[in-house]
Amino acid sequence: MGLEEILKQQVKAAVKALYGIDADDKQIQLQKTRPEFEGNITLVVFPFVKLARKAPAQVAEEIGKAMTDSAIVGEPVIEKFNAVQGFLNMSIAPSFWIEQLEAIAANPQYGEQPDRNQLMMVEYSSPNTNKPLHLGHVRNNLLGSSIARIQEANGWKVVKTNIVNDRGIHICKSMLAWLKFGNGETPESSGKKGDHLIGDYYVRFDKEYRKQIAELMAGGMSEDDAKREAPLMKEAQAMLLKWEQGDKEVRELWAKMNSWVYAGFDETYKMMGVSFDKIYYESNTYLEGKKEVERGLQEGLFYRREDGSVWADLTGDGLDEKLLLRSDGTSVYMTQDIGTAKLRYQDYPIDKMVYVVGNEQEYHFKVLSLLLDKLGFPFGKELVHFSYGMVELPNGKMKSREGTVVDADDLMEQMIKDAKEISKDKVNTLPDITEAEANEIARKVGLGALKYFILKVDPRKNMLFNPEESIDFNGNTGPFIQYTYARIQSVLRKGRPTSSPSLIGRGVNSPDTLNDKEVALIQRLTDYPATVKQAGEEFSPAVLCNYAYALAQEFNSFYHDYSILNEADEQKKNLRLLLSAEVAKVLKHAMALLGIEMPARM
RNA sequence: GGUUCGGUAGCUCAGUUGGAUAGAGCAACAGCCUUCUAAGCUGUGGGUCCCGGGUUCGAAUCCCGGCCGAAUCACCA
Repeated sequence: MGLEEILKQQVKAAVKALYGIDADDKQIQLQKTRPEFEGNITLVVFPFVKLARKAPAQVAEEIGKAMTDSAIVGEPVIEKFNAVQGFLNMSIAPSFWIEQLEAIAANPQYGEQPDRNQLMMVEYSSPNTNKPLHLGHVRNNLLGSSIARIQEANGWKVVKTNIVNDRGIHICKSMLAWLKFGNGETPESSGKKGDHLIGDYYVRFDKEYRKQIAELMAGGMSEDDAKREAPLMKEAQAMLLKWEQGDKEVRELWAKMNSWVYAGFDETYKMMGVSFDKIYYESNTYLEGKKEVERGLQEGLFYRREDGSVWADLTGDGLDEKLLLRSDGTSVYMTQDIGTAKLRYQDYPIDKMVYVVGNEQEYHFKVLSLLLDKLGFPFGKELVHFSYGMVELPNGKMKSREGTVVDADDLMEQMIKDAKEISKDKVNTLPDITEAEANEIARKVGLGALKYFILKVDPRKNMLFNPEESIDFNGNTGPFIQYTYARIQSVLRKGRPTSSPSLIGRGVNSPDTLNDKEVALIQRLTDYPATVKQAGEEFSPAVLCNYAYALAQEFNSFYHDYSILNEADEQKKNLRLLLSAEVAKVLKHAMALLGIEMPARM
């Protein structure tokens, strides 16, 4: 049983004995004692003050006394206490802390919840195949894969899925521009990564398209009309129609260009360290979606306008009317998402479906949820849109078409380069290091810095990235935590406990056995399972970042103040070695949930 | 305009179901490597928690009203 549960029970017994109060869990507020006071855990006694009809300080004093009285609480876990106003600061007995540490050491899966035998599908990444991945996608991928790992640690079976947006008007734009301006360029001929090559033509399309709009407007046309009437746009739309009709040439071109993009994406995913269990392609799911829309039309759920387009009227649900099929019969984003959802539930016994998609699409998912529900799918109402915030640049949002993006490949490469550069400046550069190992460390550290930088901010909030300022390697960063880990590994290479963990605590239970920093570390370690749980419930990798940072910081402080290997007292030395090893274990586990690798040296 | 989300130190961000004098990092300044890795440790300065009301023993946190910012309301995805 964890410390909190034990304390809660004892508090219950205490207030029952003192005041006849049957306290519920909500009234028992335990928090970490602030450093300026003595103690480890603090009980807020205000909730009992009214019922006890006494002054807060007196109530705190009385509860404190009861908590140390074995006649009331059974075996007390607190050895002393002090009362400050309405706060009861309690000190836990060292023997209890040592038992906790031993229990942690004995559990290789420490922090993980038991299997709950339920399946969660997590959709993330979901790229368009008309451009390379940028920083916005990086946030999506890192959040998605981290959340998948976190939910696994919380006992879910997780299927990671990716719905590749491989068809649609945006792809046609790249294809068209390539046909018109490409001169047969291929990844081989140009040496460009496939996704980058295609992205260049997407940008090119937009450039030429704007030119045409400007010309038409100069000729006296309104902007809206010009956008519609521009020949390039008409050609792209015609191409999409041909694609849906299965035109051989268009399909072949499409397949070829997509294959270039996939090769490029695979490299990026690999470098980023993300993967999927099942990939869906919209080119395979949109027909299913169309079928469902047709069915809805027949059942009178949707309606057709004079021009042939199909709509859902959601005004009764407080939303607008939503297009489901264009007048030319081609499908839209929503159509495909309906089909994809249906197929997924056919393929897997999904208990919970989570879409990791930016908050700019909140409306879309509200509509999707409603539409699925109207179509009679029981999972419509259940879907979870994990809506995360945008990555903004100092001058606003990233726009692929306008070329104001931070490219994912470039960014990762730069981070690794920076990590390499920084390591060269270090005083303690590892003397016997090979070039290969140095590169491997730089990769872990560079990517660790990037991932932590992104994951440490609350996923729901927009975040700012300034390309002018390089991402830090000092302070509250991934490398800080990696460094702490590497230090511990270095110590452990030089010394191991000379007795088994279960024996370490024996006979060292005198009050001075544990110093403040050791207690703080053990206490922090005992928080870990609750932290993993919280990260899962809140879908927040940031919770784990904060935890890992606090743990690493406390370890560094301990490391600075106390010697481990040179400690003369064998018992204490063993205890510190064990404590260090457990800190390293938990740091590694937490960072693994974030997708951050730990170097054994750095 | 409707809806949703946000506003905390110069900058980037934490801040549990309301709890003690609001915290980190970066940047600035001052210290600490003959001792287990200085990507570290210690200290100093830095705040109208957007504004105004309300709820109560207690509000950055909850409620109401403003102000500011973002997203969205497409035959884009």
